[in-house]
Amino acid sequence: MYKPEIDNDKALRTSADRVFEALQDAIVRGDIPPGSRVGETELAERFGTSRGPLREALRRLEARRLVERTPHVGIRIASLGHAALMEIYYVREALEGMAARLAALHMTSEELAGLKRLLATHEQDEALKADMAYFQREGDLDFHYRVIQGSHNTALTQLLIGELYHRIRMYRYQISAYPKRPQKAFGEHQRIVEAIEARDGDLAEMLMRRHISSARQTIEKQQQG
Amino acid sequence: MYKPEIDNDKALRTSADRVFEALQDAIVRGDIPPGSRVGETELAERFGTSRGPLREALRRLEARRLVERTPHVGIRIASLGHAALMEIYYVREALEGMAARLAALHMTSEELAGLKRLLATHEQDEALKADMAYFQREGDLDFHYRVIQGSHNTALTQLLIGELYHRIRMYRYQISAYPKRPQKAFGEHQRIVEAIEARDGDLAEMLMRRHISSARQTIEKQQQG
DNA sequence: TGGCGGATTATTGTCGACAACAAGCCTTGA
DNA sequence: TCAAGGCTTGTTGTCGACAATAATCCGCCA
Repeated sequence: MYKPEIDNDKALRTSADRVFEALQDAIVRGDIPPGSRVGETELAERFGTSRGPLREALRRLEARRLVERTPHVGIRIASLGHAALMEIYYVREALEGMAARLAALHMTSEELAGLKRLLATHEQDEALKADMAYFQREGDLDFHYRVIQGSHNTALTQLLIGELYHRIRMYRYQISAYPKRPQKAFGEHQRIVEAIEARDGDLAEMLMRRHISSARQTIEKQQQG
Repeated sequence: MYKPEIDNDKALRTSADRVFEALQDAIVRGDIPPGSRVGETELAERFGTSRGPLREALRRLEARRLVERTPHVGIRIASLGHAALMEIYYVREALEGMAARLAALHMTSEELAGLKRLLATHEQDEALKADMAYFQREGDLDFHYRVIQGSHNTALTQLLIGELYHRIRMYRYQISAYPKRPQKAFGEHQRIVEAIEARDGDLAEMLMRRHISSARQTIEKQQQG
């Protein structure tokens, strides 16, 4: 059974917002089995609220493709298959390539310094071979988050972080055999930062696209083999 | 005052779905002034339903960035400024470039034939100089819709058609001086189709990106000048 | 006269109850 | 024995009412 984890952040005032975040987290972390059908009353009781706010949260999760709904029947937790993940990787390649290009143009020196510090941290982690899972799971996402935000394009950022990355993280939780290639990825990250520092938008986009494309090919190879 | 236009489609069963579509249409068409604040009770009465389904529809519109909500205060219709439109055009350039690349790989011969028929229709319209506004407004969107769907990537299609294009259409309704460049756009469309027909993904992506980029520059020039 | 504070009011947030629909089960007939 | 039909049951969809919050307005004081 999964824990609701509400009330942990009072900044979100309305109950619908709390349920939205808690439910999204539960879905992404896999606490609720993907593809399972859940009742509204059950969920409402579990999260300590009424069906009204819960339904509002469900509508938002539906828009993010984390739950699927059929009228008069109910909702089921989305399950991200292999084909759907491949589709998302093509979208990532396009969007994050553009993000890297814009980051090379618009990233501030402070943001760039922070990005280089992050890479240095990763280098130490890699040297120590300590907690490699963390590096690959969240550290990799940290790097991409920073490049995306460095684009200073809110539409792009919202689309990537607000829409796509939840599903990617859900897949990472689902598949324990998610491919990890820290050494190669670290080198690619470094070259991308170098291109951004050189303010070379063309190169930054090309390197980011190759980086994501090779990640996709690694997953594809592992799934087929 | 604007007309609700509900009950026009009985296929959508629930009231929340009907209100969602009707309200989205009213916002996109500008029937509700952008940036204006509207009350829930007022909207519920106008669309002939209760506040419950209306709030669910508002949550979905909030996820699509068509309304902005602040807790305990209310909602306001989104207004798409010049900077936000420019941001969207960079996202379009990235996503539709990828769509053109994938369309060159995956488009069926039937879809390609339909796309060529659409271009032939546009050529006639242009030759006759008949209803140029329609060509530029909806015909141009038709062309892009078909290329996007030709990618056979549902994640990409959902993001572009389900999220971004509503806002672009809203801007086209807002700004009467929206730039129109039918002759040049038509030629670019033709070259893109040729690249897709030749199954040249690299070329198709490059041409689509240049097509959207030059459209963005045209808007930018007109706005600044 | 201007600013601050409290009360008012209108709006949003939440809840429980009722209605409507769909799925499953049972019965009945061939 | 199987299929078709209706009924039952459990769920979702909808509504109205109440509570809570924030903005506004008025009065008071410096």
